[in-house]
Amino acid sequence: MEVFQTRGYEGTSLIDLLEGTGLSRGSLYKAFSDKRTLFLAALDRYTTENMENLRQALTQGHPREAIRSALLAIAKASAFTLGERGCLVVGSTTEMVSKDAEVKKHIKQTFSRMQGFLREAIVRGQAEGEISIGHSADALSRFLLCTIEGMGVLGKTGRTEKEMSEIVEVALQALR
Amino acid sequence: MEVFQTRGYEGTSLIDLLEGTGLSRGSLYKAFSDKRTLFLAALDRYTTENMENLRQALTQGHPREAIRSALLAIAKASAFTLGERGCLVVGSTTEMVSKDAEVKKHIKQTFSRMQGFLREAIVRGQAEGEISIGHSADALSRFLLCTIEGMGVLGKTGRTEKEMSEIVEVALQALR
DNA sequence: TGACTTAGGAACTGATCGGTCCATAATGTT
DNA sequence: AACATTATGGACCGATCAGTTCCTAAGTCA
Repeated sequence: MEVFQTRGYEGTSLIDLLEGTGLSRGSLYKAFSDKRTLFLAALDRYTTENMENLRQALTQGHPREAIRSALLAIAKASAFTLGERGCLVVGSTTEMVSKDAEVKKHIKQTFSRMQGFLREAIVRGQAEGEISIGHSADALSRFLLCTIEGMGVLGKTGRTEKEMSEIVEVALQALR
Repeated sequence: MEVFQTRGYEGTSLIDLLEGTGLSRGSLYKAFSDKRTLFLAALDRYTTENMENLRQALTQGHPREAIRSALLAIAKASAFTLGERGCLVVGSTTEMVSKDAEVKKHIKQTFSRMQGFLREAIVRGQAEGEISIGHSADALSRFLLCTIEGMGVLGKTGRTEKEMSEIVEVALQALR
């Protein structure tokens, strides 16, 4: 998973994968039928883990604060962990969506689910009067998704956690 | 340029490049010393063209409206032109920044310049009272840059122009 | 027209790609 | 201890990779 994050799909050779896993060719090919299958498994694990984090953060406490803390967690991750490594979803989107129908489907589903979680929190926030009803929950959640993916790109160029957090604070202003 | 946009750097083979240019190996290698040099030239042309567009849009009319129209133009492009093709800067960022120091430098410079243009417009807007001074021009411009790059990612999954435009409208709320 | 220069194209290079095979080593199981 | 099963790693495969060579065709200029 981490190797694909840093090097991309095409940029990752079998040898990179062997070094990354510590396995030899034979062992790796007994576990996964081919490179693409391994990538799909990595992508699946990545999205599952991260979406669960997002879901949990978004369902704890008041909607507005929940969104803030969820986005701040991603901001932090984008600045450091992902920084050099990069978000696997962003990478897969730019590199593979136009070539691999299955990856495209997976990514679209991931985005749709993420937006769904965000939308739920926004709907609650709008009901409680915490969040503006000037735009639909759909538009606001799509905007937040855009901010998240944008941070994934920007983070790769070595931003500090403070810089990334400020982006979140500005974005939250749009929900007022 | 377009071939690299759609297929990424590693994903583009010489043959793809020959088909894209209509040249044969000999001719292509007489024009560019190697694949990477050609890529660098494509990246340079791409950023030059797009930055000039951005700069012009941002210096026409009132700051707030200038920002709106600049972002709407990018939203439109992200939905269609770039849609299947993808933004070359976003692609290069995710794929090459961690591998190629020169590309990294180029991308950082591009981001820095783009943010500079945005910041100028924001500073003017803040002076005229059109744009909030609740956040620094630096933070606001970084946020807008994040929105732009986010649209580049989201656009690849086939969004309509309307969806992308809404993102811009929400983002503009953050400047209020 | 003839000398010179540039562009084009096909055959070829070594290296590396993803993927297979198989003998052997390690591990259970009884 | 004997046997069955699985994990391992290295040799190997054809295909494709980026890049080179070189001969020919097309211009260019006098």
